Amino acid sequence: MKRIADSTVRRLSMYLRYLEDLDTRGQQTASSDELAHLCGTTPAQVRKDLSFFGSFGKRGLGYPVHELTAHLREILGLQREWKVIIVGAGKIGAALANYRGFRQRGFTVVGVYDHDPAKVGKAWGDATIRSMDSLAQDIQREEAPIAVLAIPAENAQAVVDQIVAAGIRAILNFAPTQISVPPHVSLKSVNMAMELEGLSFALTNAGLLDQGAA
Amino acid sequence: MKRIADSTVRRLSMYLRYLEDLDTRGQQTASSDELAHLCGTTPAQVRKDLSFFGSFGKRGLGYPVHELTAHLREILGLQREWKVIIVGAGKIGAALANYRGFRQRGFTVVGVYDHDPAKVGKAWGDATIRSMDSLAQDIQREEAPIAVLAIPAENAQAVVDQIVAAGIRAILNFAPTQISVPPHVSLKSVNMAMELEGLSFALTNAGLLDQGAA
DNA sequence: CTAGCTTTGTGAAGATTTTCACAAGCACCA
DNA sequence: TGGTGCTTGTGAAAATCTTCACAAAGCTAG
Repeated sequence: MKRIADSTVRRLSMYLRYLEDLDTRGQQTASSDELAHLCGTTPAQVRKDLSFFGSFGKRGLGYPVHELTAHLREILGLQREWKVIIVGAGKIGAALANYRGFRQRGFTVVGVYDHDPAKVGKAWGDATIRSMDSLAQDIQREEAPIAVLAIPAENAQAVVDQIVAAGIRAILNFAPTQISVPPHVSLKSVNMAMELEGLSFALTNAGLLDQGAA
Repeated sequence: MKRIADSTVRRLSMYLRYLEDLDTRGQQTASSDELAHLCGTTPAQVRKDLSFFGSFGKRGLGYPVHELTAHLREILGLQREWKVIIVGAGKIGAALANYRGFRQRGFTVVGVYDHDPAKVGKAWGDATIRSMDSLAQDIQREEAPIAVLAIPAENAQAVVDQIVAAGIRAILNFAPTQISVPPHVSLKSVNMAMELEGLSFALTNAGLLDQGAA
């Protein structure tokens, strides 16, 4: 099987979101053109993306919304529940622990962990904050495959090494630093400062042609 | 001037982060090889990225750390202060308002806004939560060019239209929905559920070759 | 001053991703 | 049953991004 590009997976995820909307509203079929318009891409792109995984559409008609939704869920591995642990009970950790979008998609937070003894034991939504000491065994006991890292950059790599050793298989990293993992562990990083810097660049370089800011 | 790829800008941002570290530690020069290693890319990529903007290095020696740091700051438009407003005083808004990384990089939060009358007036870090009604005039008075959107998907496009009309020039969107802006406004979206789904996909498709999870 | 070692800057090659364009397939209608 | 209109699926072309490979340039030592 050919390798699937990261950008493709991202778009599949977006298609799924909008297909679910259409499905809820009872729409039977959707054309690549309609999906493309909703998702801000092109019809050809939609068709190419989907065609990696099979022929889901009917020519002349479009794609069956409900059926394609199910197919995409399966492709993305969302037909099951994923157990997730959150490491770091700061503001970002709080936002993530409460995020409805996760649960809606089948991601269940089974534990929140923090270094700080003052926070350990406090209830937080459904979960109670636990000590980092129990992190490794909890990963193994719960068989949680995914960890979300919401801790400062300094400790990040050390914590990663720890949870990788405990058997974690995927990490979503919010710490603003490069971290490295063995090849069998998947890693995605989100860096908010970096995103803002991208905007700063865009503003600065449009500004040269446009009107210089004060 | 040739168009700069988004991925290039992202890497520049990363180079800057690590160069600052090196600079703090007093290191004089850094080779493309060293930078690449720190940032998880290749030496050729580093050189190519930098060469878009000029010749900053010395052959046989590498790049002068302090000088290149300054160049990158200028390229990214970080030599000035950027005023930022945050729309949405939920958990995500809270995390962003408190995020040190923003201020460190020259992004100053000049206002936090929320729809909910119960929240309006409360102090939040340095800022006080204000009503959405004052949003438009505040953008104009403060000349804040950047908005961070941390609100539910439903209202997102409406709020965007509002702040675009008020003269915002860049938006960092955390609402899990596609939004559209006129061409003179820059837009970046961060979607945490989508990132997790990317991990789910990776796990699912590695799992077929590896050992299926329970 | 020259030889030797190192590292940049960059055209060209290679790889990947997106767009184009059109034949093939399906539904509907008369 | 055959014609018409629409939309998919997909090779091929175009565009974009990354890697390669090497000449040019600087530094050090003798």
